[in-house]
Amino acid sequence: MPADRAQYRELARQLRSVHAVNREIARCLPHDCPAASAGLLTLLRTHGEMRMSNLTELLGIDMSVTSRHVAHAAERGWIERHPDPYDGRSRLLRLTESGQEQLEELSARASTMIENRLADWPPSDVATLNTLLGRLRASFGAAHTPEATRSDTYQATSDK
Amino acid sequence: MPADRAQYRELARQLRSVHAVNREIARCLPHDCPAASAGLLTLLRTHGEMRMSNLTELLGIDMSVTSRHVAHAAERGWIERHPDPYDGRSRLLRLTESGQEQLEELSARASTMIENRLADWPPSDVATLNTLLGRLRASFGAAHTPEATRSDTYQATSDK
DNA sequence: TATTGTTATACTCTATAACTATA
DNA sequence: TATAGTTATAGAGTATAACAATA
Repeated sequence: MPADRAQYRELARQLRSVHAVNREIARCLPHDCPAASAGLLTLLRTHGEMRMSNLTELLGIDMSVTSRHVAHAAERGWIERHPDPYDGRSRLLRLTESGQEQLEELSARASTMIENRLADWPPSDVATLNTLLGRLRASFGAAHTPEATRSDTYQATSDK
Repeated sequence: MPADRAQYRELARQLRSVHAVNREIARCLPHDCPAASAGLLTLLRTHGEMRMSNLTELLGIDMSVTSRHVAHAAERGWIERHPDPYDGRSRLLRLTESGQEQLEELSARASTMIENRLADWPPSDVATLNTLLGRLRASFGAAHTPEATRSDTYQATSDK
């Protein structure tokens, strides 16, 4: 049985408020490194070398946007783009050493800030929040059934 | 004692990914009602009539931005701005009946969509996520002043 | 003088569509 | 023809600074 309608409304509100938290975190980043770059570098470190299309999927944005962010990071020497030997249309992205250092710096700043704000949280709560947010992302990322959730065509049928 | 550094880094990543979820939810909203309007209307329903400055604080954004969003909503008849009898500089904001209907529609769309995606979640997990996100916002919210307010805000909204 | 709110300007993030170059 | 990626353009969301009106 799914949860109450009221719980979902509350969740929608809570998720919106995360936006403000993210802005707060982004404020402690270096000036030439916007939040989008940080996300990009993080994914490249976690998953290793990958193609534009792959990164686009992980970021959950349009490839045109990925292209801009990647260009920004490449101009600053944080990542390298080199041709895919198996597909001349593709470009493989890889973190440079400078990019790894940059990421280290970003990560340190962000986690220090979060640590300050969440100093009185029990570690188990932080862990739980991480787990649930990961599951949330999975629940949203996977189900790309366009018709069911598109504007104007919403219904309560949750069949799969 | 606080949590691991690695947990905070993970949290930063998870919070960023909420951005994609919010975009997905926003996509099912009516065309003339951006996400910012939805947040604004929700707060006005929950907290009732309030001033610009008050709303600004709750939204966690600059008042200039609030001013724009409020103007957008006022032009569409969702909220009314009338003078504060106690302070000629202030304006009091109130949901109109049309605004309440609009909010009802938005809320139904968003929660239906979330329900579809989270159909296989146990209700207790949804509740836990709501609680932790509420606490997160509280821990970040008013803490522009360093140590003083942190423990206060932590307890203030941990229950509902 | 200080505060409430508005407006002007600029920057970030995003999507759509048109384009290129390979496949 | 179809796909990978880029670029042009437009639209939300935000912040800073200059401003008006009131306290």
